[in-house]
Amino acid sequence: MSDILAAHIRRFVGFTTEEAAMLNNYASTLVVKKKSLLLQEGQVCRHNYFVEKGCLRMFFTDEKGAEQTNQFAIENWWMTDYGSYTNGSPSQFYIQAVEHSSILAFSKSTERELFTALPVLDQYFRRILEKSFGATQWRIRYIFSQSKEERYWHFCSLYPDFIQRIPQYMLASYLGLTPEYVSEIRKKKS
Amino acid sequence: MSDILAAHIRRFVGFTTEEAAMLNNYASTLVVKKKSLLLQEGQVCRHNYFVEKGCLRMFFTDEKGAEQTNQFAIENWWMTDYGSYTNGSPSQFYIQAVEHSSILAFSKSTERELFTALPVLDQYFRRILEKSFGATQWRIRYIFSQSKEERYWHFCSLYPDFIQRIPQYMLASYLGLTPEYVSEIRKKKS
DNA sequence: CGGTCTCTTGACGGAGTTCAAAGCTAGTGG
DNA sequence: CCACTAGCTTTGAACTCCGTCAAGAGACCG
Repeated sequence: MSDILAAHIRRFVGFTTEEAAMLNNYASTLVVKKKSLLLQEGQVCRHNYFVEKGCLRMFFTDEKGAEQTNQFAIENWWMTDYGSYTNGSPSQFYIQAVEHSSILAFSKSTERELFTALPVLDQYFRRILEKSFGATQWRIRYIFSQSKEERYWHFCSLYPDFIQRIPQYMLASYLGLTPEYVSEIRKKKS
Repeated sequence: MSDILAAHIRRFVGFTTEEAAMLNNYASTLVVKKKSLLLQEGQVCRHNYFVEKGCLRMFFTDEKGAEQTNQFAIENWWMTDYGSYTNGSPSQFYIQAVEHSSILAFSKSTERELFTALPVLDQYFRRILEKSFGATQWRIRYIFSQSKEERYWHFCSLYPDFIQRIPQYMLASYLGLTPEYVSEIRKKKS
């Protein structure tokens, strides 16, 4: 296992080489290819995933069977269905690799032991979650204050590199608009 | 100061009476009346607020000057603008009392000291934030899978007591619809 | 190359907004 | 305790953004 995660942790808290070595014992590396599923609707989400390389997305299917993307996670992001993970209840979401990816999986079953062994992780995750939650506050702000067209162009300007990595229809569902309307928007501009 | 917060902490982690006493040293109790502002747009958010009694909301004003409610916090919820709080950047949000409320304020300036003195709080906040983040995942799910009418009735069925406590127009802006449309929906049903 | 995803186009319809004005309610001061 | 006023809610008509549907054009992968 590489030191990508340890490096990320050190951006938030002090973390020694010994601690990093201990952390390794709790992680499984998953090399997954495009489109493979790490979690399916109905399963209990028993892992917290860290993206070393590649990209994951979380999505669900609405009553018409259409896939709605909820979140993306690229390098150095964590992803799990917290509702299912913490309560042990069946998940209503899917987690899928958008690209060929390298993922670290931490199991819920050893979580207690892990945090006891490395209490500094409590602080690390507190910080990470604060950041994620802050990002979500902004996301909701944008959803409610921008038209769908504005939302699209705004996202493109914020993440010009990322939009190259994902198909149009996935971005559309993440932003809450239809692929057809994205086409129309793009045509208008040119 | 009452023991409302200590009781809440004990729902997630072990917490002694001595620890609770120590925690008290870091909290200021604010008794605020309806409509008073704890944070204004442009200010840096320097506090994390815990609602002992009453209700807070976070909102922003869109380019047309309309208020958009982002979040509510009732008894036993925390509220802050995490983006501003953690980065020290000016906030784009307001935090306002919806009702006459009793609030505990924890200052950013003593945060480091507080978490050093009571490391168990790292774990407590990690849990709280996991829960909040999970709730937000669900909120986004609902925003993208329900029509505005469904969203309204669904919220009413989930929080029948809460909707009694807030004016219609605040709920409307929280759900992303206009007060006029809420009227129309309600008329349709009866 | 062949087949399956993905993206584009255009016509149509409807959910939900906007605007303006009237009706209602609750809080405040006298 | 009442009356006044500011703020909240309702109504209705006009309008528009954006989804839906269906069909065709590319693009990518085996």
